Amino acid sequence: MPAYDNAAVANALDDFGDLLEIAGEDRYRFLSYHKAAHALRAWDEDITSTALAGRLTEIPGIGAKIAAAIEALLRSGEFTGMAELTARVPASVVELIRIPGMGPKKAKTLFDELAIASIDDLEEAIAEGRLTGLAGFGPKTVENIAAGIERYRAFSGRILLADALPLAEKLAGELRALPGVVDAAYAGSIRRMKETVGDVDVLVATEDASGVMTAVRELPIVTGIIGSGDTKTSVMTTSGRQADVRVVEPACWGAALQYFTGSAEHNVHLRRIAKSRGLKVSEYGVFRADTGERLACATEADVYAALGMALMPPEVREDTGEIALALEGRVPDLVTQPDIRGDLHSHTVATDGRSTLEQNRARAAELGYEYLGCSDHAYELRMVGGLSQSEIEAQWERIDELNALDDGGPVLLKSIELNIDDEGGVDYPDEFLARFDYCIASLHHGFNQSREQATRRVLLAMENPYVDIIGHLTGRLLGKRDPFDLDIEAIIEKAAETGTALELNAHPERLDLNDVHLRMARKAGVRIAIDTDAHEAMQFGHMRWGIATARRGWIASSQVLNAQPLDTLRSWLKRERA
DNA sequence: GCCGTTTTCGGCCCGACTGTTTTCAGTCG
Repeated sequence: MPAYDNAAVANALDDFGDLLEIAGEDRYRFLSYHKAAHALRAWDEDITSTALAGRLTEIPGIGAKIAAAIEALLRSGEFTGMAELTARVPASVVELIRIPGMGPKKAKTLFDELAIASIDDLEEAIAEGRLTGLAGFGPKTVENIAAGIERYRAFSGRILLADALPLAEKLAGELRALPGVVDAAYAGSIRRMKETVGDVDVLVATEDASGVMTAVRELPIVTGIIGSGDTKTSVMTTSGRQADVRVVEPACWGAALQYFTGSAEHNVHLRRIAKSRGLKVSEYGVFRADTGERLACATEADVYAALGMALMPPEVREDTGEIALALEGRVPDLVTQPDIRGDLHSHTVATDGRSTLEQNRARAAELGYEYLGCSDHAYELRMVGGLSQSEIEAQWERIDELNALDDGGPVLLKSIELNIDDEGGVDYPDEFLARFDYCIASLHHGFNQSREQATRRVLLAMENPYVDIIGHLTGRLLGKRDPFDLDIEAIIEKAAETGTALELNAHPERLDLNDVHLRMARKAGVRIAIDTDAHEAMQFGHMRWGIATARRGWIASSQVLNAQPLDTLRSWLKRERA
């Protein structure tokens, strides 16, 4: 059976939906495929397990027909109806609608009239002037499409949250300083703390909409205008990213902030519920549908209250169950930065770190940490100078000296980042492992191994009574390296069974476990260590991204290893329990 | 194609901006 994970099946559903739309099929038919894709991305169980158990239709938005199509895909790699559909519209046409400004209608016209089936085809046709005279393709539209292709080619990748957030803060700051501006804030996926973001959304409260729109177009960081109207301006910035700026009346800041924070799916769900109650929701507030009377708009809490819901944190607004909870007046209990009592994964100059043990300790003290795990690389990672047993013993001597200081600093914990070999073994014999306070074990090689092989390595490592935490499980580097192909569900099950914690690596390129995996771990009761894996003292600040991702995964502090006092933390370790 | 505290049939979220077929369709978020 070909290995399809939830994301791969969801992508297939989205592509199929896009093709249906281009083929001119009924709007609600193709929307249902996108809806199913969204639900699947949030489904906290492996799709293959769900399918084998015959429970696909338990996923909201998946009925008999889509369930059958998914089963066929899992069984044979062939999506039901795909062959017929691609006979009408080649699959490659889907890439046309990825160009900003191009939608399904234009793509269909281009294919029907000029047999254009790819971006390369389109570029060639524009260069040869073959779009001239085509209905709906005036000179301005052709110009915009050409510019859209360039933008798509140059900036199709999303950027890391850690890179986007400073841009959003800078933009909001510049807007806040404009005359007549009451407030400005970033919204969208940045406010929801998604690991990567496509563009930057900033909201401005002002009575002088046109004045602000003019000022936005003239900001120093703006390099080009994509569109600009009475209340909305889209610009390209010096960083090469698109920014959308919306102006709203100060009195209705809450409704606008709620609306532009999204997610789109969250908002659609809200509006559906509103409609069923005779209400209407938009960026201008909550209204009675019959009289048009405005019921709420000043704050986000007012908006949700008017819909009978509790205010929920932006990180969970993804339509993955938070709305049902909010209707009961509840919100998920989420870990916060002040809950964090220490960091369990850090490196020093002894291996590939750039700060000393003392510098790390000083930074951890500034952060008010109770403890700090010193976990340099183990012997087998030779290329970064993995430590021999005697080198580790030397580090322990220094740790003992620092721990003897009576300066209110954090307790340094003796740890190590072990390498999981091809047989699931680690770098040192058990009797040496027993002398650490705790051990982390990570995959560092074999990225091309099969799912079975790589999964087996992790499962075996978790059975080691001295392995307390699995580090950066999938090994992904966002935008740079694909994750290991792993059976995450089996690993989470084994983690629960063996009492092994899983790391949420807070490095902005890793954020691994991701939000979906965290939801699975939460359900299974697996403990999570939110670690920065700092390679220099300044990187302890990465904890922020780890907390944000944990919150997106609905993780409470009660499930987080390093949100516990030291004695509780110790009692959670395998070696203590044995 | 999915779904049910109005419904097993008839619905399915809302508004801004752009270009053009010049009164509105297409695209976007």
